[in-house]
Amino acid sequence: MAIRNRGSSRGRLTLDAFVKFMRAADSVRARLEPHITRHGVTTTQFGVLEALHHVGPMNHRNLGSKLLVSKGNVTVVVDNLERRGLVKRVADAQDRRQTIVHLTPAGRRLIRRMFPQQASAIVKEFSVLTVAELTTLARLCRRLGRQEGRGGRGRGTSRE
Amino acid sequence: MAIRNRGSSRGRLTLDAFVKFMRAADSVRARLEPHITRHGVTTTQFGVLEALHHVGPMNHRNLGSKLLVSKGNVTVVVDNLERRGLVKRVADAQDRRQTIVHLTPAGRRLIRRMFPQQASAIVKEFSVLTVAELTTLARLCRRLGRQEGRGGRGRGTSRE
DNA sequence: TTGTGATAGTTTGACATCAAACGAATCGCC
DNA sequence: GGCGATTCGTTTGATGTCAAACTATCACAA
Repeated sequence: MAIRNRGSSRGRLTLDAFVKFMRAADSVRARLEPHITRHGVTTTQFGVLEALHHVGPMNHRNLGSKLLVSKGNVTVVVDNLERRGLVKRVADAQDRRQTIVHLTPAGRRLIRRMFPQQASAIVKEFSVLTVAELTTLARLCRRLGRQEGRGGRGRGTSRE
Repeated sequence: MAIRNRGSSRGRLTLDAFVKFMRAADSVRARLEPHITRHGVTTTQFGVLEALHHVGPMNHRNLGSKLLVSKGNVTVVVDNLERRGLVKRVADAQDRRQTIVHLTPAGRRLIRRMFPQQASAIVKEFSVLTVAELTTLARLCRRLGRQEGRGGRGRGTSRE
């Protein structure tokens, strides 16, 4: 409670904005999730499929930095996708430390079907904001996210 | 890519805002996390301690709705906190289905020490925004979060 | 050539998380 | 009072998540 009052108005406004910000993010994520899971894949798995679809085959390291997750995590998620037959691992002949992850035909079909649905769900989710508000939100979030100094965007959260 | 262009400008703005919004939330969360974990508790455990500190002893159900997590999850988190001696379960004599979770003295000491630090870390995190911007952000997030229609705030994401 | 250091991926152990199934207790209503 | 419906918490099984330890491979230098 000492802190509650410290910084007076600014402090109170900040904590209020923080709570609403985090709640909104969780809330939007939660409402979007069913659009993904009803296809039988998790949100993270969808992220992998989408990255492979839009960027092309890549190794675990790149996948991890796209999704901002650790490499150990990538192993697990790719395992699960491979077991479902949606991606396949291909050993790299040049550098045998590397494994390149590819979409299978089934994986490609799935992501092609899912992506448009997900995009339109997002548009619908944000339809409560005007164009001006969308722009403002993006600008403020960019500032909040970039924040160098500690754990900026660059290193992707020290995931590694 | 079909979708990329659909809805033209509005669609592009929306997807851009969406990505920045989600990234910013993840980023802020990730930068705040070390302030919590260095005390030897996880973010969720901190949430439980904070709720118990500010609201008082409560049962699993209320804890779950405060934190927006499922009741099965509450069981696990309270288990871990109890094992660390930070909370204790007390059987409710009136309604023997219920278990009331209380802070132990150690738990109370810990949350009293952590909370101010966390609050000031949040203030620092948001110091890149002006007061007017904080207010705007809070307003937009409230609209985004409230979103009735599907999975509003009321049910806490169907966690149950 | 060898060996030292960096890099890629996997494994391990701990925690979080959900949905669904389950057992115990309570409530509603006749 | 008694029985079906509901509520509470736990358990189970699957997934995600991290950090740290480990294995294999590569790069480069002495």
